[in-house]
Amino acid sequence: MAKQAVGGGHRAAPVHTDPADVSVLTALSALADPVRLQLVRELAGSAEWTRSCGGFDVPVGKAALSHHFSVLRGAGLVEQRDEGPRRVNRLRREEFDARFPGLLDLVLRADGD
Amino acid sequence: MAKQAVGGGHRAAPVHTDPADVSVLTALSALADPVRLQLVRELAGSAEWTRSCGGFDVPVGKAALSHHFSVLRGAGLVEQRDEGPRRVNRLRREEFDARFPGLLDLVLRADGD
DNA sequence: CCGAGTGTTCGATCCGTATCTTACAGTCCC
DNA sequence: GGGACTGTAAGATACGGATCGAACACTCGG
Repeated sequence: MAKQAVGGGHRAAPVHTDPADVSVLTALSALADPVRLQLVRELAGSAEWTRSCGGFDVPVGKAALSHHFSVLRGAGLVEQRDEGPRRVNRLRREEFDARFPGLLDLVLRADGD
Repeated sequence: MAKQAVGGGHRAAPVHTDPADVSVLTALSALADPVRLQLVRELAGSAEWTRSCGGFDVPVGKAALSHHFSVLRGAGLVEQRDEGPRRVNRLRREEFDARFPGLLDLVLRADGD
C-alpha cells in the first residue's frame, strides 16, 4: 500500500512542543542565539509555510541549521510540515505570544543584534 | 587624606552599562540562566538597595555569585552601590523596561523555571 | 531505476562560560 | 592594629552547546 503522498513526510513527522509547556528559561535560551534570532526574524517577515529550512541566509552548514530548527521547535517557536522533499516552516506567533506575551514582539521590534 | 567614607566604595566603583546600550542578545543571554533569573526575581521582590550580594539564597559560591552580578550589570539589569563593606543592589526596572518593554514583567510573572 | 535536491543523524571538535579554590583588597568594630 | 566580614581577581577545571564533515533517508523528476 502506498503511503499518502504529500503530508506524509520526510520520514518521521517533526516533534513539536506546545508553547504552553515551554519554560521561560527554554524560551530565552532559544532566542539568545544570533542564528536562531535571525531565523525567527526572517520567518516573521514571510508568509506562513513559504520558507523551507534551506532557504535561509545564515552562515552555518546544513547540520547546524537542522539543529537550530530543532531547538526552535522545542521552544514552541516554530512549526514544521513536510511538503514533498522539503520541510516548510511557520512562526507560531499567536500560540507563543499567549504563553509569553510581548516577547516575540520585543525581539522582532528590536534593532541590531 | 581620607577618602570619603560611605559611597567611596569597595575599591573601584562597579562598572555599569546603560540599558539603552544593551543588545537584545545580551539581555536574553543574561536572563537565560537559572541562577541569574532567581537573583532578578528575588531582587524584584525586595525594596531597592536592601539586598547585599551575599544575601541571596543561591546554590553557588561567592566567586560565581560575583560573576553573575557582573553579567547582570553588563546587561543593564542591576545597579550596585557600595555601602560600607557590602555592595547593595537595585533592579533597574524603569530603565530596563524602557529599553525592552515587557521583558522584565514577563520573566517576573512567569511561574516555574 | 538512477540522480539531484533536501534534511536528519552521528561522531568529533572547539569554544564559551559556569564553577570552585585560593589569594587579595577593602570596611568596620573592638 | 588585629580580626571578622564582604566582595573581587586570578587560575584551573568541567560541561554544555555550536559547528562541521560524512553518511544516511526520503522525495521527485528524468
